[in-house]
Amino acid sequence: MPTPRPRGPKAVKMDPRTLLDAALKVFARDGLEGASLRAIAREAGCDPSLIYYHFENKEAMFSALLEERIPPLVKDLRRLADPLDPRGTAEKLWTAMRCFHRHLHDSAGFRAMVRGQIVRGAETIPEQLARRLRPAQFAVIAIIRRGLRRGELRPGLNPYLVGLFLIRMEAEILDLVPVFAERLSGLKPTVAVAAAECTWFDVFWRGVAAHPMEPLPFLESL
Amino acid sequence: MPTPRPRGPKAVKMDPRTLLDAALKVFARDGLEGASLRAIAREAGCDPSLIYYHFENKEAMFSALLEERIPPLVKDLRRLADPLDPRGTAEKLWTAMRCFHRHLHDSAGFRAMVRGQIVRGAETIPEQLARRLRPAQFAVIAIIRRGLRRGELRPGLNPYLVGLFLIRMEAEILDLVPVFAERLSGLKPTVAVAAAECTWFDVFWRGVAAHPMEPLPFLESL
DNA sequence: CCCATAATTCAACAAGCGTTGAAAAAGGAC
DNA sequence: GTCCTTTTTCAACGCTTGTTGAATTATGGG
Repeated sequence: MPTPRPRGPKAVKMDPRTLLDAALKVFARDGLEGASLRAIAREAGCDPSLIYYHFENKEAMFSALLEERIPPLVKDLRRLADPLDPRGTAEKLWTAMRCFHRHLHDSAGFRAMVRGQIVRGAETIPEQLARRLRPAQFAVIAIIRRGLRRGELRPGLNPYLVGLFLIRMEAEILDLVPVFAERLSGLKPTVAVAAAECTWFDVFWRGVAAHPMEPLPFLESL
Repeated sequence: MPTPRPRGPKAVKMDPRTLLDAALKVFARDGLEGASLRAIAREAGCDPSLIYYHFENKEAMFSALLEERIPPLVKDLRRLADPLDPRGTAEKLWTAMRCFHRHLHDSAGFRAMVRGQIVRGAETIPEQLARRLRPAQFAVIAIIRRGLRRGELRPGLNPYLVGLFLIRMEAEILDLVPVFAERLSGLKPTVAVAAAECTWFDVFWRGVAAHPMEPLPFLESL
């Protein structure tokens, strides 16, 4: 019984970015498995087939989403990894973690993609994502290598694994802590996430630093 | 063109456990999203509808799978958390981590469930799983609390978060390290996972221990 | 030997998905 | 005013999924 909607151009044309925004909203609300083209179209207030006017197919749409969201993250991390940036390794790694927070916290669906979850109609997205995220991974590893050279990190640590620990735990915190926060501690999700990140970085840094007892002045405000 | 198979009972009747084993095999090979009833039936060499003779529906089948796999894990962890077990906190936490390894390493699909991934026809499974895994979580937390009381862990640490760090990173290692192992290090997956676990526990323990420099004799064989 | 029951397959259903081709309407060009 | 292009919706297709009811056959009891 859906009353038919008039065809033809609307007063305000549909911008592809509006569709991407709708997709992100559905991602955040219903996760990756809820992000069907019909759901995205409903969120954007249009017909599913309109998506095919603006994008080649679902995969291309998701690709455009990656194109929109990943380069800023990579840019931030590259700047951080620049050897000319004089900050210490602890502060750089903390900032790298917060970078991931900034770029991933608003979309569980995005994190599910990062995790490699497969979606019908967008099967090659996990591979694409891994490829495009590699520069981000390399930037983190570069920071860690520099920390090893400068003697700020314990010798013998595998930079790849250290980077994996730092970043994947950040993603886990963003996924899990908001769910349990209110039940366990009565804290607001954002506060609980911030507290968990501080605890995690504290544990992480003591675990990898060559001199873990030296104070971390950049963390004092917390 | 599929030549019809004879109906009626076979020489060897189908055991529900055989179906569960087939489901686990599909989980390990194709992950959670590949585990359709048709795929499981194909693996077990029977018709999908036979599953409905032995289980009420897909959800009940997955439930039975949890019933089969979770209690042994919980039992192991409860024994470990028993205050009468005199081992130190470091060894207990290492053993707890290895418990999760033992019970989860063979099934990426199972880990995806633990992660809360949703599956059509088994929508309530993540909630069930979380509920049934809670005793495991509590056991780990109990170990950590004891460690805090005995002064083996740094005071002020949140036991819930510390447990989360230890266990979720183990799951991440099982998910990610095998994929990258051969490309990055040329190591066999099992060896790479073992090495990553050692590195992780080393970092973790230095991060949470009150006296991280004391040697860990139980780790010396590695 | 007959019959009830247990175990199995088959064919079909409805729902959801990504996708496509055609129809409709608005806006600008001439 | 007419026509062409752009933007939009609609209806349908083919596929996969969980699920069901009927048909079929082997087995064991009386």
